[in-house]
Amino acid sequence: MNAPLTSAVCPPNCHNCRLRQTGAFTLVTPAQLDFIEGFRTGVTVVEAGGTLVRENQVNAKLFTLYSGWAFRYKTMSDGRRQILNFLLPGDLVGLQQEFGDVSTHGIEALTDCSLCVFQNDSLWALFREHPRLGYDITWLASHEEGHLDENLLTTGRRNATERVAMLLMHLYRRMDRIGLVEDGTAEFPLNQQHIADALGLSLVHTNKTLRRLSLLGLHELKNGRLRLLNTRALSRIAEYYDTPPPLMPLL
Amino acid sequence: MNAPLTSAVCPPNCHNCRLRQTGAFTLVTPAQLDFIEGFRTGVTVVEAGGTLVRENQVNAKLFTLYSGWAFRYKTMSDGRRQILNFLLPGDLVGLQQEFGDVSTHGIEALTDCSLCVFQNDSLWALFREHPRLGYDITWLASHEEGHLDENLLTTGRRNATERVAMLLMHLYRRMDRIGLVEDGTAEFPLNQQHIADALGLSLVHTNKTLRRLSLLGLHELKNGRLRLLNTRALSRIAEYYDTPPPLMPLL
DNA sequence: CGGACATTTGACAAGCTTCAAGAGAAGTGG
DNA sequence: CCACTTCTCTTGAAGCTTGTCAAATGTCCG
Repeated sequence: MNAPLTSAVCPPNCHNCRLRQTGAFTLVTPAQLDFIEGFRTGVTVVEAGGTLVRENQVNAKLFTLYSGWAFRYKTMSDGRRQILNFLLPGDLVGLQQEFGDVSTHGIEALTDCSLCVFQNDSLWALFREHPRLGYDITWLASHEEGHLDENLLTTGRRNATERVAMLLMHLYRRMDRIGLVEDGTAEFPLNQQHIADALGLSLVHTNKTLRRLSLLGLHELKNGRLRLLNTRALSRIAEYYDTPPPLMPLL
Repeated sequence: MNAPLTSAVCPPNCHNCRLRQTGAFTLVTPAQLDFIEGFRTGVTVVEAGGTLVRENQVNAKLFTLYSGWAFRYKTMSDGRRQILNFLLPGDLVGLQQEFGDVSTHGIEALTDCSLCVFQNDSLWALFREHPRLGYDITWLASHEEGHLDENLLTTGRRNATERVAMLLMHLYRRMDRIGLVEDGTAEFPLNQQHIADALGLSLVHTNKTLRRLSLLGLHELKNGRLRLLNTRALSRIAEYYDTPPPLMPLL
């Protein structure tokens, strides 16, 4: 019940959507908003630790994360897990399944989540009737691909210190962008195992690396909230200079 | 001049497109084909080693790779390079730039390439006038995201042997899918440095790992062509069971 | 033949993983 | 209210995978 927005449940009609009121998203016409509201079949709540999509699930839905954190992941048979990316409020999820690619990734709630679930099998109708929204969806897919590119550079070429610095910067900036930073701190519901699995590191080494950065005074992680104490140093270490994107589309 | 298709230059009109005749791509209506042809501004040829898109380039074009191989990559200031994915004939390239995200990845030709270049700034018109094509583009973006997910699992959690096995399987299958496998071999223009950079390994370790798999009789790499000698073993090692996708859209 | 470049090998160093175990925090039930 | 459990964080030590350095061999091409 900390962050006002994060713990909120999606309102019944999109005209009252609190996400849109943050000013972080592109404007839509009333007609588009009506369509979106009709396209939405309902609201679902998943509690922390719950499963939004199972690995190999066939009939997964398309939805937008309204509040809370989740993450996409893949696992191997011996239990190794790779977190592919983190999902924050406003993120559209489930495109891959929608196109018939059997979902080979799972999605798990990191905190209590509220979702706007959309109709199955009518994505094509959306493109046909509201090309603008189709365009926006493509924007989102393309933008997420940019995040994956960055993550790939991280796991492929950055060392442990650079990886951790990168992750802290990345998540903080994303939270900031959608107005979820308060008093210089952002909610940070990941535990060290999540961080390790996102960065391709072991739990122990992740701990030691986090510790080192913290002792160097670069960040502070306390009470489930993250504060960046030396943004310059962090971005230099990570070599991560993200151009803060303009307004994002929101479905 | 080996593979008949790979070295071919894109014909002046899309109705004679040899890619479409492979049967690997979804059918389009004559009207759509006309639009595509009008949307295309020209054909460009880039020779092996040349640059299709520079890192940080602002005005990069949208295009489809008609023939040849290329790869997307990112580099760090000290020269570390991560190859994000490989581009094969039929792949659409440049969506990220199109949406204003400054391109933070470069694209380089691995072999001589022939490209169909599309109009700048008219992607929105495409979505508006031919929603079906917009839908297809989103399919492509989503599909590519699936590849990136798999690569992320590779660099994050697979060991060297698994990584190499994964890459060989992945590229062979993609070539097979678009009809570029002949006599059980596929063109394979990567050198070991490319493989290393794609897998997040060092050159030396990549060499030793490749050597081991080859001595085990799992594959053969000769004259720039790849033959898989034990597909079962390779996919078991990599734990990579790709569901061969249906027809792909082609722009 | 000479030069540039890719591949191959060995030896050594290092970063990261694994193993093991203790400390702290938070929730549960008597 | 306190023992007990469980989970997360923390730390040390040892081992292994992978990276780095160096050099030889092979290959292609002018």
